Amino acid sequence: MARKIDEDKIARIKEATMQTIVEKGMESTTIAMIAKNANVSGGYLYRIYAGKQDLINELYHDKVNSLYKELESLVLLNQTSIKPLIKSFIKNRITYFLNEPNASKFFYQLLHNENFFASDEIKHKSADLILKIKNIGVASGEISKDTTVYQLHYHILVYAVDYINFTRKNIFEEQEVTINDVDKLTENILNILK
Amino acid sequence: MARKIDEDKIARIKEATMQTIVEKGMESTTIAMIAKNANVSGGYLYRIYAGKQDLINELYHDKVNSLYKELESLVLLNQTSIKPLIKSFIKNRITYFLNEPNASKFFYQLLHNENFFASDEIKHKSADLILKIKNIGVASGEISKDTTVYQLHYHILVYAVDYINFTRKNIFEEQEVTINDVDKLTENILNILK
DNA sequence: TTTAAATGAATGAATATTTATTCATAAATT
DNA sequence: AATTTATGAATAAATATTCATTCATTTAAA
Repeated sequence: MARKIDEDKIARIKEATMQTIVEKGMESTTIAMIAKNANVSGGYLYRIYAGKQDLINELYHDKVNSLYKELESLVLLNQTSIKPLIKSFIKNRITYFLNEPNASKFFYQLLHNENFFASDEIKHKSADLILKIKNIGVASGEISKDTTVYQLHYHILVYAVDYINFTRKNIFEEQEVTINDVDKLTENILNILK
Repeated sequence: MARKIDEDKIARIKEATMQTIVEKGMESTTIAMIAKNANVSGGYLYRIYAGKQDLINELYHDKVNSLYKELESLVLLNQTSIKPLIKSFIKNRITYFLNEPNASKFFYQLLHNENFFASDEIKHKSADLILKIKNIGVASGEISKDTTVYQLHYHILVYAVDYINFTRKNIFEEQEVTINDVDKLTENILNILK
């Protein structure tokens, strides 16, 4: 046996990647910067990831998967009304943003980047979940049956994430988003889908 | 006199820049790609722009400026109600998206990119416009006086642009956005701000 | 209980590759 | 012919990736 893998290094690389990309932007982020911020040698990354793209991809897909898992369990828990489902989902997004701003903004940036797209598996899952939510909402009278899948997809999965994270170009100095926004955002979505 | 500048070349460079970035993403777009797609020599760009960043910057700021000019004149035209103002603004965004998808998506991508941010001048203009709109809306009863500037800014300037352009990861094959969405989007915004 | 050999982790300087930028030259226009 | 536009191969600069080497830990023979 030889020495053990320092698991903390991997965690540090992940955190440094997200932080650097959020601070400097994708284009300006280099492997050298990430390694430096993670306090890890330049070549270490390549022991774990095939390269820069691979590293970012994995972080992104991890997050996408966990998001869908979360939504899946929320659907299972709320079979008669979409309001608690949406409210919980938004509450989690705001909590995540407040607790892990780098991870939250990292995901938000990739969501709007051409180079990162969902796998076919995720697309299927997503379509499936959206339809399940639609059925629940239509049955309970919370969603108009004319609401399109695109409208549903955007307003359930994207709208709140966008609203919460759109702070970079902030014109006003105040703290923009707090946990108090959960109710208002939930109400907005329910109004739109009605 | 010597030969004339081929103005068309500059237009081609602009179009190729937007198209390439929309298709390949910022990180993967190179000067060589842009020049090739524009049918222009590699070095030609540098006769007009100081470099890649300068080129992209100029395109972005042109668009931001024209957007604010448009909104400014809409505010002047609608001093008693915000509904027609918002409706016109959204109609223009959808028309733009349908007629010039590359330009529309290019702008949308930069809007969500850390490396591009509004100048102080634009920030001031923006703050000023948002407050003017708020005053009109509060006076007419269309906007609750509790609505924050952040809410106003996001829902007037970002929400519709995002909704319209969020098509890349499309799960369903259909054409997502059409001119028929103007009314629904307007109604959504007015409901949220009320 | 030492000691040393084996193993895999980790490093970072060297290399390869990619990509922006320059500039000597050619082409077009007056 | 004079002048400016335009080219694209050459160059410079930046950055990703490799890999020979070092280091830490474990195992087991002496």
